[in-house]
Order: sequence, then C-alpha cells, then structure tokens
Amino acid sequence: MAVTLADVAARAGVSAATVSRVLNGNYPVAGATRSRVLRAVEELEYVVNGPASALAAATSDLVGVLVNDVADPFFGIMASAVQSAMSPEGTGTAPRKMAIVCNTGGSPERELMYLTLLQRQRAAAVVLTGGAVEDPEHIAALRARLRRMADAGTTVVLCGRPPLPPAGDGTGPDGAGTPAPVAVTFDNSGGAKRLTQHLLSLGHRRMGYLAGPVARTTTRHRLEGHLAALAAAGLKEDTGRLTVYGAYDRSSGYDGTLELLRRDPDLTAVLAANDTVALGACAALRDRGLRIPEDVSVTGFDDLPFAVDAAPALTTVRIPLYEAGARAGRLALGTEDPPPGGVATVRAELMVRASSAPPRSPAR
Amino acid sequence: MAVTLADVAARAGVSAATVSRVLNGNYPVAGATRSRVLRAVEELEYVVNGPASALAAATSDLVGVLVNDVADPFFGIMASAVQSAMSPEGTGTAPRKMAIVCNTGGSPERELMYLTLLQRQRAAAVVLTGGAVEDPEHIAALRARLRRMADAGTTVVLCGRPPLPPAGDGTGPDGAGTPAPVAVTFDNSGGAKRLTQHLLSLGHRRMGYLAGPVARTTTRHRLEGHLAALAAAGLKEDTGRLTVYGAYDRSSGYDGTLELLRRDPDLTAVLAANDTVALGACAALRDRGLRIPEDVSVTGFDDLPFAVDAAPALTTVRIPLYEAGARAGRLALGTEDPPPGGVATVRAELMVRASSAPPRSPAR
DNA sequence: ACCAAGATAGTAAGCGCTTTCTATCGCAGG
DNA sequence: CCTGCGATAGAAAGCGCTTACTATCTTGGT
Repeated sequence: MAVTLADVAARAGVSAATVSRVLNGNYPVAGATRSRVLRAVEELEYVVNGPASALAAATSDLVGVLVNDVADPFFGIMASAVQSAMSPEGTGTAPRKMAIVCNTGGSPERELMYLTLLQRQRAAAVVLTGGAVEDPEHIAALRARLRRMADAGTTVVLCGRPPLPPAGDGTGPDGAGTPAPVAVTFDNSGGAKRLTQHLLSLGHRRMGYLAGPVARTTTRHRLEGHLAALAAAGLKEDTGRLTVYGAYDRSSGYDGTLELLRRDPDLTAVLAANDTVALGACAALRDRGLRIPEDVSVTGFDDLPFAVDAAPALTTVRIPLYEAGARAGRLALGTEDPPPGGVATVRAELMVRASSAPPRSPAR
Repeated sequence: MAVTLADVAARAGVSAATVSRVLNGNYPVAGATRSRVLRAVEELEYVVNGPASALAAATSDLVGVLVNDVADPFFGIMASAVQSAMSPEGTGTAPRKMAIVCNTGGSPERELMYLTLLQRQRAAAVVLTGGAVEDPEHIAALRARLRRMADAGTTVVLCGRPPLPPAGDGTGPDGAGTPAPVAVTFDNSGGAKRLTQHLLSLGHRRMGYLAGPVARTTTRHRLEGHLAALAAAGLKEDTGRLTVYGAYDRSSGYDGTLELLRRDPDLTAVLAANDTVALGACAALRDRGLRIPEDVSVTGFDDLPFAVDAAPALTTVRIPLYEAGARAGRLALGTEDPPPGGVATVRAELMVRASSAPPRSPAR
C-alpha cells in the first residue's frame, strides 16, 4: 500500500541501502546519485516508516514529557518550552524529535504507567516536570523505573523537581552504574522566603498560608521557605494553625481562604501556594466584603501570565518556566551540557505588585 | 541488552508466538500457559518493544494532537481532554494509545511539518485543533496530506475548526474515495452574534472589535457573527473602522484597545476576540483611566478558567472546550460513532457577568 | 472404539529499515 | 602495466514482533 524504501530505490535505479544512506546523510553518496534519489523521493512522496527505522536503528525520536496537567499554564509553558527545544531554533529545519506530552494528573500510578508506555516506545529521553510525590514506596518504584530506562539509553531529565533522593538500599557502591538524572530545579524555598519577608517588612504578622497538596516536594519547599522567614523574624506558633493544605486550583484557594478566615478573622495577608490558588483566595475575600490589599494582602506564586492581569495585579514569585523548560529540553536532547553536579537551580524572583500593601493596623 | 519476547518465551517454556498472544489477548491461550507467561513477564520486567510491534502489526498506538500553543489554556484544555479520552475512564486500565501534542504556533508550515512527522510515525489518528488558516494554497496542501494519511489508515478529526472545504480540482467524482474528516466545530459565529446582541440590548451602539489574526476561520466566524448582529440591528459602517486585527494574546488586546480609543474616544464597549485579548483590553482601559463597565464594557470569548476571576468578572461566551476535546478524542479512537454528516457543532453559550453594563449615555 | 471438530501451541515468513561486509571502479604510484 | 587504495554502491543479515498456516492433542458423537 504505502510507498516503501524499496519503491524509491527501484525508481531511482539504486539499492535500498543507498536510499537509506541518502536520507540519513551518514555515508558518502555521489552527488548525482543523491539527487536522483531525492527526486524519486519527491515524486513518490515517500515518507519514512518511523517504527521500522526505529526498530532497525534501535533508536527512536520520541521524547516524553510528563506533566501533571497540560491545561494548567504552569505545565503548559514548560511543555511548550521543551518542545521548542526540539526544533533547531530559527532554521527552518524540521525537528527530528517529537515530544509526547503525558498528563499524569499528579497521580504516582499514572506517572509510572506513562513511563512504562514511554519505555515501550523506547523514547530517546523523558522529562519529568513538576513536583514529586514524597511517598517512599513510589520514590523507590520511580527510581527503579528511571534507572532501567537510563540503562536502556534513555536520557532522563527532571524539571521543576529536586534530584531523586539517593537509593537507600545497598545495591552497589554509591554512585555506581548509571548516573543520577540531570535536574533543573526551582528555588521554591528561597522564593517563598523572600515573599514572606516582603510581607513581614510591610508589617504583616498574621498571615494565612494556603499550601498545595500534601506530600509534594513543591508544596513542602514553598512552605518551608515561608516558615523559615517567619522563624527568622521571631514568629512562631502561627505554624499549622494558619496553614491549610489543598489542591493547586482555584476552588481550593476559595475554600481554603474561608477556612483561614474562620480560624483567624483578623488575618492581614493570605499567601497562596500558586497564582491560581491566589485567584480563588481573592474571590473568597471579595465575597466576604474584604478589599485587596486594603483589608487583606494576597500573594501568589509562579507569576503565570494572568497574574499581572488580576485585579489588583498579583504580588507573586516569578519562576522562569519557559527558560527552565527549554533548558530541560536541551539537556534531554544532549544539545546542552549538563550543569556541574547534574543539578541546575533556577532562581525565583519576587514580583511586588498591587495585591500586597501594609496591613490596616500594623502589628500590635 | 534489553529483554525480548524470546527471552520471556524461553523462561516460560513456550514459543514467542504464545507470549505475543498472551500479551495481546487476541487469541485463545490456556489459563495455565497464560499465567506462566505472565509470571515470566513479571520476573523479567519485560516491556514490549513498541517500534517492533508497530512494524509487524502495521499499526501504531500514537495519536497526534496539533495545537497552536500548549501554553494557552484554550488549547491546553482541549489537549488534556483528548488525552483523557485515551484512558478507559475510571477503570485502572492502562491506556494503549498515547497522545503526541505538537505545537504548531499557528504556522501552516509547522502544521504540515508535524503532520509529516506523524505520518512517519504511522499515527493511528490525528486531531487538529484550533482555527484553520484560510490560505487556498495551504488548504490544498493540507487536504492532500490529510487524504494520504487517511488512506494509510489514520483517522483524522478536526476539533474547533470547520470541515475542510471540498476540493476544487476534478479528481474523481465528488465524495469518492476517503470520506472527509470528521469535525467537531464551535458555533463561533452564533456565539459572537448573541454576545453582540447582548451589548446592543444594553444600549451600546459604538463598539470596538478586537479581532484575532487575519485569515483564520475562528477570527472570521466570530467577526461575522458580530457584524451580523450589528446588521440585524440596522447598524452599519462601523464595520472596519472599529475593527482591528491582532494576535490572540494580551498585548494585542492592549495595543488594539489603544488604537480603538484613538479611532473613537467615545466608544462604550470593546469586544475582544478571546478572553486573553480581553484582559489586555481591560489593562489598557484602566491605564487610560476608564472604568469597567461604567465607562466601557468589555467582553471576551471562550470563558477560560480565569475569565471569572478577572475584575470585573468577564462577560464572555463559553465554549465547552473540554467536552469538545474529549469527544474529538473518542472519535479519533473510534470509541464514539461519528455524528451524521460527519460534523458536530457544539453550542457556544453567552455568559453575562460584571464586565458588561449599560453605557453611560445610551445611544443618541 | 473411530473420526471429526475444537482448542492450543509451534513454525516460519515477513514488516521496512539500517548496517556490516563485499564488490567494483578509477586512478596514482612504482 | 600491475598493485593498491579511496570512493561508492550493493547484498544480505538481522532488529523484535505479529500472524497466517500447521501440527498436536483433546473431546464428543454414534
């Protein structure tokens, strides 16, 4: 049915081997022959059979990208950046690699499942984005799976999550065998710390914290940064009482804020785990008749595109998602050398905007 | 290096054929044999070689999804929905198909390029999302390519774009050969019409329109709906003078609004081609010291998640992106029967919120 | 008991491409 | 002129899996 290499070879009056060589350009072929082959390819509208060549060459040009939720710009931006790294920027050259974006929905099982699927496709590389689940069992399973893939030649890159904790078992001397996957991590803790310091310096003392899902590295790191800033300022106890966990979505922000208000009707600021949650927080505050930032300051995290358009514009922490994703993509393709130590940390920058202001009645 | 079918077969004491049959479950295998094979698979941690099976079976389990921009929730939501259709909902069953999300950036060339890449992978199906570019040349090229893919067994589904216009050439009797691709289209024109009628009924007469990129079906349909409503109300001329084209992004909305204001400082409403553009419009108006909706009403389109959180909440037209994407996904997998005529139109619903109100001084 | 129809398992022929190993051809060096 | 080497092209052996086509072994019917 479909046009095959052999058809092209026949048409060009050469052997299949020659056509393959022309197409891959990894073997000397006389100019005349080359153009004859190329013409035949054109005329027949030949398109390589990917699976066949992947099988024969034992390599694939698929790169997997695991995200929690493509519909969330946080991941969408990273995915898009990874993909952009596949195309030889600017040059009209067609990318050889294709990115496969997989939605894990944040579920460990689905994460493993997709890794299996990618392993089956013999993916050239996989990029894991977003925070990791901190369940020991899952971490072990994940490490095992990633190791197998790495052994099979798949490049593994982590983007937006910390490096995998070292294996606890005594399998081989530490660091032996396949090296740990390269990681591009975010300075979540540092960003959160600076954010809280900003609020402290404005005079806030009673701040509610809307944390993300429990047992996630991102959630933990951001919370740790926040608590560290509080501790450094000599504040304590607030811990726990003014922290509520929830999903990274708007309704969690809404509900969480109502809960915080219930716990402390006089709080002067709400720090949300991310911008989307912050939007929900704003909505809840407005519905309660509280003005932002006059009555309550609100802050987000990530600085997604819509943060600047919120009303008031959201004070948040900017994470260069695109840059990080692009870098992860290049690392996956081997276009860029891995950073020393295998871990690159991208800085999180405080973006002060209109949603944060001094509290009505400064600390008593 | 890697474990192969043969290894499993040897371990289980059966032939490779039997292992294949157990794994594919498409041929009777005795219970005892099956479990023996399954055990061997477990023990060896065997993972099928995708390319090899794709080659042998002449089918792949890759489904391509073309989007303009994954980072844009409009596409992210559809992509996520398509992907969700791959997993047998609820059941913990692992999806057999994997979605490959490709970013075309709205460029016709990249669209074709990715289709070639997908054709090379012998994708089981492809879903084209978003509006189509209305360049005759590109349409012809696109139709040709899609036809070839369809002939090769790839299911083609359009989501959010109108069916392909029929071929103009005289190749065979009309409708012969491969049927036109199935399409899930949005009622952009109807939605836009209802939106403009809403504004008209509030008393607006001088409305600026921020259209999307020229030569795109989505842009044209939305604009047509708007103009139709104006015409029905006996308004004319405004056409053109109060319409500016731009990209589907925030800055186009910002700049476009300034341009509209320059053309008519007294306009009472700005209709944006989509929610993101509307956000930019709001920002521009605010920067000009105009209040929304007291001085100028603003409307969006799509009802993306953030629309309700804008301040004021955006009056917009809701398009059930997730439902549409999921349906497209099911059609692509053949899980759902195609609609009669091959075209399903999803309704666009007017969402009246706080950003639209009667103009300060009603029509004179 | 004997033969046919199931039910299972094995054999082997590819799927379309890559790649090593050979085979030619042409020409410089001696 | 003959040897030899560089530059090209072809032959053919798989890559790991699917799937007719066979082969074998049970059963049921009578």
